[in-house]
Amino acid sequence: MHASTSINNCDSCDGCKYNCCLNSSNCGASNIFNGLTPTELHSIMNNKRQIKFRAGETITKQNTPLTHLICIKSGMAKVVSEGPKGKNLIIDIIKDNNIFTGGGTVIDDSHHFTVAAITDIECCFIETSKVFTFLGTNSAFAIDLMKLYNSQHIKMHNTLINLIHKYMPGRVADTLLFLKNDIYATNPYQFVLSKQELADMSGMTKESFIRNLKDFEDSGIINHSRNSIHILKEEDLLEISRNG
Amino acid sequence: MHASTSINNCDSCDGCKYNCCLNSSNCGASNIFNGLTPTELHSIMNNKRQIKFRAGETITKQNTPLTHLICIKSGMAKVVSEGPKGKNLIIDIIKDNNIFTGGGTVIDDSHHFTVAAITDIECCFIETSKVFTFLGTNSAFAIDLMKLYNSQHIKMHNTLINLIHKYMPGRVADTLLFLKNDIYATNPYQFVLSKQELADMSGMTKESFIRNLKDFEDSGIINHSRNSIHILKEEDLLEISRNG
DNA sequence: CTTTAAAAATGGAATATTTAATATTAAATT
DNA sequence: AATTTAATATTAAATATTCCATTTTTAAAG
Repeated sequence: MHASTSINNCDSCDGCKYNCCLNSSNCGASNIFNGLTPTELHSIMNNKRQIKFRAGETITKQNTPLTHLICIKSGMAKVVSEGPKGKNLIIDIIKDNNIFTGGGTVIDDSHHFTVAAITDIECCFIETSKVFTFLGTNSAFAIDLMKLYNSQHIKMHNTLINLIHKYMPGRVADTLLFLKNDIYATNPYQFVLSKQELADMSGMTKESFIRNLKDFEDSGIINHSRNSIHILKEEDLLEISRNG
Repeated sequence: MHASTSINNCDSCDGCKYNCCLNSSNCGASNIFNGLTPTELHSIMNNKRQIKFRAGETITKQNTPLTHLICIKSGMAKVVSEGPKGKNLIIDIIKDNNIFTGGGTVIDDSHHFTVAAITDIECCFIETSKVFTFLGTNSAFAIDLMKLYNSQHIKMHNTLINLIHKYMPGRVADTLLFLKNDIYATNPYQFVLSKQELADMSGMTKESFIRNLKDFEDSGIINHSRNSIHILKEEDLLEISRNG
């Protein structure tokens, strides 16, 4: 990672030392603070708040005013769309070194999702108004921010499209592959999410999720225990994902 | 509309005369070309291509390279997500004075949707590379473009979320209300879309859509004929939309 | 080591939605 | 007006998914 060398942060002030924001690279986009001048960077870093959450706590609540970007230093959180009748849909999982913008930042200043801690979380809150200050004067920064927004939206958009187009087996396959490829990067992997949460990621009830998991197990495609999954036939799982 | 007076277009060159782009206001965001200098504006206006499509023609195809923004001067088009097994989902309807960005403009340069003409269409194609030229030097323009992206993404995002969270009656109600409020702005309204297309907007088969329409008719909530719909009890329809 | 509570797993009934087959209507053509 | 075609409408059966009740397992607490 050359992020820490290419960014003009110092080691002397608190803001820069708590440097989760500076190590973040989101969805392939480069760190959005790269394009800031040292003065601008310090202005943001010294203004941010460092906050810890316990597993289970709500970090931001859907439909509340959006005033801060969230940068996760450690831990894992879920991005949830709360439906009208208490039905929750997990649209994304965010981890350390991830800046989350919350949805309608530049449009309606409102959180379109609830973000909740899955594990204990260390994160910092960065004022959006502070960030926007530099948009007008620093176009490199504006472009980077635009890319961050765009990549987050596209990622969630693809998730939603898959949920709509596919039947249950395809959606379960997607969830299992997402955890393996994007979250844990190992196989087998141990997960900290409940089966209810895996079901919420797959857009179905926990009973349906468990049944599909059992079917995969019976077909020899996976092994699974309470909190671990081993993908045995990845090609088959990919095929199920493709066929919906 | 004061858009035409506040923008530095001239009446002498072809580009400016074909001024669909200059009259566009997208999702409440102001016209993105407002912030351009006269020189920048002419550079874009003289470079764009004016193209006509017949009803039914494909304007842009999903997964092809994204090289142009599309600005619609007249007519109506559907924004379609093509599913793996030929299942189409209409995510948005775009009309005259609308600039459509196609999805992953600044990230992967790829069309995430197919756009197809519902009626005959007059539109212009604006090179994205040309547009991006001014991002680095004109931050007001960059901010406006960011707002345009953001508003389009949020709009489609909300559509997808509703499709996922609601049962069929709620989805049909949403489609009927969307057409009344956002597309035709009258009640009753005559529509040019086929029942298949209305079903594709509602995320269900045409048979299911028609059955739900009939149920609404039987309950006295609407009247409908082949190509017109009259919403009789809007409160009831809103209630159905809310309850999913 | 037992008790308790929460999460996970199971199975069947109820509901939602699609599929397929057919009938009807409206528009277009001869 | 008769013929053809495509869109629309209808119905019953098949499938997908949820809901509800129950059992089993696991983790936590006494």
